[in-house]
Amino acid sequence: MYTFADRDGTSYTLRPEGTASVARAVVENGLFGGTMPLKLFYIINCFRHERPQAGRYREFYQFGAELFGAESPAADAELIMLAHDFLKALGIGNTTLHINSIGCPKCRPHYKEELVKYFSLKKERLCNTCQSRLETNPLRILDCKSPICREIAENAPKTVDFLCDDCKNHFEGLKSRLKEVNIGFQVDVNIVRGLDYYTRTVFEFISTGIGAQSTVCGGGRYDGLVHQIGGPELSGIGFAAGINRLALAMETGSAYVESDEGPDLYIAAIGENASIKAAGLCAKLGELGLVCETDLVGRSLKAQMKYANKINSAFTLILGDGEISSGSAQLRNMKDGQQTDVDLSNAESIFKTVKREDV
RNA sequence: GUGGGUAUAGCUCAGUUGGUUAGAGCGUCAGGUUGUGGCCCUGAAGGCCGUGGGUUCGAGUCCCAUUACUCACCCCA
Repeated sequence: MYTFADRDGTSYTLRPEGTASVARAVVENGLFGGTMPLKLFYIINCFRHERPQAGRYREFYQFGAELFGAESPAADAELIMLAHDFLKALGIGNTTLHINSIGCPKCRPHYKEELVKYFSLKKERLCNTCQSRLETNPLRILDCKSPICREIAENAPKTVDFLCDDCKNHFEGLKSRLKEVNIGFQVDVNIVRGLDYYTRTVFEFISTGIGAQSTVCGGGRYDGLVHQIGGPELSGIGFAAGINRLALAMETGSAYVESDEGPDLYIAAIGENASIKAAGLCAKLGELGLVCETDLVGRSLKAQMKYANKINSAFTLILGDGEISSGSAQLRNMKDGQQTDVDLSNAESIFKTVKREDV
């Protein structure tokens, strides 16, 4: 985490994620006393003092949703559906949903024991980092990237085999609801998530092609958290998605389309008089709702036409001394090159002509 | 925190075993006759070669340091 002292020597820490803050807000503002379930969302910036790499910045933005006061697997299913629909709406394809259950304080300690027992027997073959993980965070060995560790982990005891009856039923309830709404998933016993406060359901949407940081959205149930930070017993489940990483996934997929929209009208003005008139006409048409531009750098007509083409203007109006005295000018459709006469004193009709033909 | 890679024009990049005024493509700007874009042609502008040391007659090129960027490890909330 980013921790530093200010001028008074007071220690500050920048938030690394959102869930704990939301839980704190629920406790501090007594939201647990209201109607349940409680559904919240947030969009925040967060900071982590890790070395940046693809899909990971030291400052990043996170979107998240939390649901409090519902223990039923129906809540887990609803939240996963929300995340699923959210990704779909953004056009992010190529994601797979991985789910797992890591049990509760009743059954997890037993599992952890068995896991440490298993890995300790093969300690010699584990990579260096995993040997130390055996002490600090044995669950993490399960998603080590080293091929040897991965091979060893394949036969490791699985969380789902150690679930108590309540947890087992809960997990089954979630799976049948996901099937009911046709959301594809795979049970991935290696999804563990990092924090101790997680209970039962954990899940990740994983995307391919965006680098090593491939989890595009992740979350889980944290039934003990609110109580742990001083609130009442209140169950909770949520997910969060890094907005920068979502953008990355949108770019590598085909979801991201750059807009090449130009203004509705460019007024090519020849000479000082015309330039003044053009500015006035621009303002008038702008008030009517037309996106309108004119020359600001004193270019020749030809150069102005080139410019109008480059900025992808839908129409160009050619304005010189002759047009000003006659009161009418040529309006050119840049798509097909067709030109029509328009009445300069009637901004309304210019507006209509541009709008009608600009379909 | 650890390791690798990169740094040259606005952008993407060339630049030989160290050798004279550092290049290309794209972009920008201006022209290609008198008031009309896209294609094409011509020309111009634009570089402390990331920064600071060192080696050398001579450094974009070699060495050291430093900074930034980047990828991976780590971590993953």
